[in-house]
Amino acid sequence: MKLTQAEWQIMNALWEKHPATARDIMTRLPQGVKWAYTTVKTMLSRLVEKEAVSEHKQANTSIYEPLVSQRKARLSAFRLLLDQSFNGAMGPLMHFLLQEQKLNDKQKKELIEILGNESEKAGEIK
Amino acid sequence: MKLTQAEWQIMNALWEKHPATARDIMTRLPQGVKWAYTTVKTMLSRLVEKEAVSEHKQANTSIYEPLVSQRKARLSAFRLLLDQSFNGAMGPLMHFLLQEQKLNDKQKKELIEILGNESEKAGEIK
DNA sequence: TGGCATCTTCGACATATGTAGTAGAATACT
DNA sequence: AGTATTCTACTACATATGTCGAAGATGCCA
Repeated sequence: MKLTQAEWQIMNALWEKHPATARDIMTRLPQGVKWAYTTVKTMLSRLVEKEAVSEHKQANTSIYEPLVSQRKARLSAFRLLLDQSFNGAMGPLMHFLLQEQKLNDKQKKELIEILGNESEKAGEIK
Repeated sequence: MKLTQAEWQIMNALWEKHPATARDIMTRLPQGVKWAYTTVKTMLSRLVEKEAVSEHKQANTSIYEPLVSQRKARLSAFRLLLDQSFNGAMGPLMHFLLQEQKLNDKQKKELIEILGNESEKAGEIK
């Protein structure tokens, strides 16, 4: 389930609060994103077609709900980035993150802690 | 500098070895990606237009080189993913990674080590 | 009940992306 | 030199994406 950038905007708004109407969603778009009502509707229709969102009518008005969880969506976006930009492996990404100082000290310490607790369970480098 | 998926394929091959001719690049594409020679050329032209790649002739044959570093490209791809799918913050991503067990034991330990060293250098570790 | 406010459904359109085929110029092989 | 190979420069085209506008159906308030 690959979402386009515009679709992510819609989904983000929908995950934030749902069920929701097209208008609800429109008002929850990031400030800066100023789409016409019909643009939102178009995106929603496409998402319904893709079965990423469900739609049901409540007296002439459509009520939408996510069918794809944010987790699933994030997983596929993440995997895509990994494959396309980091040789499909976590190693290069980790390296990159540290090199680029994407983590501040607090985050690093936090991460170390979480990692420490988790490191007994084996993971998967998919 | 946003690259499309197809463009990433080309760039990956180019970063791997450059300068390179279109044919060099073609042979370095991942097995599975079977593009016609002209497709590779088209992608290269577009990348040259975007100034992501430079081109110069050596007796009727074009020699290409990356103008955008892999690091820069990764940075913008990463930032895009973060903004679009993780509320633009590292926190949610870190959480996601741990939750999804994207790291195996070895990687976690490795990460802890690197983090440890980095943190000390930053003079922040408890 | 007459309208205005809202929705919905369709269609439209420009640009972006993925993928190639053609034809003619340059180069290389025999 | 003649021919086969390889390049380049263009053009083409289908699908994907981003953004609406128009017109008609419905709902709500004075």
